[in-house]
Amino acid sequence: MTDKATRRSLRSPLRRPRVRHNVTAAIGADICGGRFPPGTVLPRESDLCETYGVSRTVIRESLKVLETKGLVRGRPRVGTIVCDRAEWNVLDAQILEWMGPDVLSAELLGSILEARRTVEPAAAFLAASRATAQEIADLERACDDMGDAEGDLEAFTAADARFHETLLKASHNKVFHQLSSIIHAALSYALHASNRAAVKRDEALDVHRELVDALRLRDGARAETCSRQILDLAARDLSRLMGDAGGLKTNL
Amino acid sequence: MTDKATRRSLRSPLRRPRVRHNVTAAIGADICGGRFPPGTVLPRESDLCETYGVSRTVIRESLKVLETKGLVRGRPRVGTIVCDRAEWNVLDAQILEWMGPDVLSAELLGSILEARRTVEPAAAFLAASRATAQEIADLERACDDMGDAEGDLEAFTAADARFHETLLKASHNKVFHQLSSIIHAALSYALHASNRAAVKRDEALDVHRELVDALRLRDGARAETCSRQILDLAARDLSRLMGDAGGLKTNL
DNA sequence: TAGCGATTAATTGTATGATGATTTAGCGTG
DNA sequence: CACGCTAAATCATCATACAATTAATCGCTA
Repeated sequence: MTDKATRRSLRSPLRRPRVRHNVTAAIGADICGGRFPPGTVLPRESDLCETYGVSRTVIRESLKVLETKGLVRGRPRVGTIVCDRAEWNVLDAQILEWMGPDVLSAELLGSILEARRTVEPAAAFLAASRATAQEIADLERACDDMGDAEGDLEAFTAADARFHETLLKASHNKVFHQLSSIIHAALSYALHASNRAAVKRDEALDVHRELVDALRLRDGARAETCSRQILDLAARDLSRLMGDAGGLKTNL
Repeated sequence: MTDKATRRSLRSPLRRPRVRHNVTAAIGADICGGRFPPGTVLPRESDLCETYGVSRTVIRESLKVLETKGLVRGRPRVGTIVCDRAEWNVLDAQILEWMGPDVLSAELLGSILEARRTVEPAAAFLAASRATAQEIADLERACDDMGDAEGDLEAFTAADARFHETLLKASHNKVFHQLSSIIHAALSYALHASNRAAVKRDEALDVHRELVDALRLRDGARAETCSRQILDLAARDLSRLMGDAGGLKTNL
């Protein structure tokens, strides 16, 4: 008893034994990674129990979670079927994470970039008239962190993500705010793929700072323009990274 | 025991297998409807079992579903806490449905309208170069149904929703396509609230048809303009319905 | 009495097995 | 060959028990 608890608390890197969470992630990653292509029915629940070494309770709850994400669809007697990719909730942060940089299709990346070029300038415009002082301070801090990151590409990307997430939040539009997840995905892809391609971050950082200035002056038009510039740079980097395969439409 | 089962099978307007689905909807509606305000911990699972007359398995699976939607957050020993509204996934169709026209806050409606005015014109522009013949035909059919609906406001709204959903789909942008849910919410609210306010539907229908024409001619700019006009009309109706309370920003 | 550490108790998390419900598949019959 | 029926496989739900986690309580010490 006591020693058991003691042992657990000692080996505590897994101090949160969230079994279900891990199983959900495992199955989700298996699906998003292509090991269970759309249309296939995945093994029956009792088999999944053995595969992942957990009880049926956990398997079921995990499948229900995946079902709400649009990944699978369960029907009595026939099993749980992997839905078509079109039905996946690609706005879900976890799904994007499970897909990972290797699986993110060029089509989806293009969609994300297009969406960002549509939404972020509008959000920047709105933020100019609605951002709180705290939010502007957060944005500035993100810029500082981006500058301090210098060599650390990961830290730079994290700060960059925080910047864009805060910007969407500062628009005080609940719908825009929900789109933060796709920015994480886009940036994590860029981070993964651009390890050796030293993109010009200084230039981007300057525009970020200019955007914050515009917000401080409540200059919506200028903030909007800055946002467009940032995304132009992102688009350039992305198309370079992908070798302009996939025929990315850079119009709009 | 046995009588319980008998009672269940007898009272079976719910003879469809979806017990869990109903429980999920019930709890979700209770939360979205304000009966469990954010911050409160809802009853413990065993109590919920009695309340809804189902087993703990069903309760748990329902709670896990609600958790993935960002409505609640469960922690061991303490219970499941209702998350702040900011964490709710307001892009989820079911949540919007559970909130219902009466609970949809002016803020959220404003956010949705803003988002539509940002996204839909862009989607229309893209659709002009990407829509398939089938999608254009679907759009035209939706227009016809809107015309045929004449008096039936519900049918008109359904066709209208189909139009805008198809338009987003025709943009062939996966992110935009996922935003269909918010359109349903916006239109269902308008449907609910505008029972007596006879909005001018003919005018809107003409613009819808013009948009389809623009798509057929691959005229992106014109399609974009039409989309803006449609949303201007929608914004006018909405602000009239809400008596311009909430201070809807109609800029942008 | 105030502060603090260990114990306890209550609730969620997981496991197990059984039963009912539903759909697919196979079979038999006209 | 078509059609309906039986039957088996699998999910859906239930019931129960145990483990893990943490808030709350009790008791000890200064």
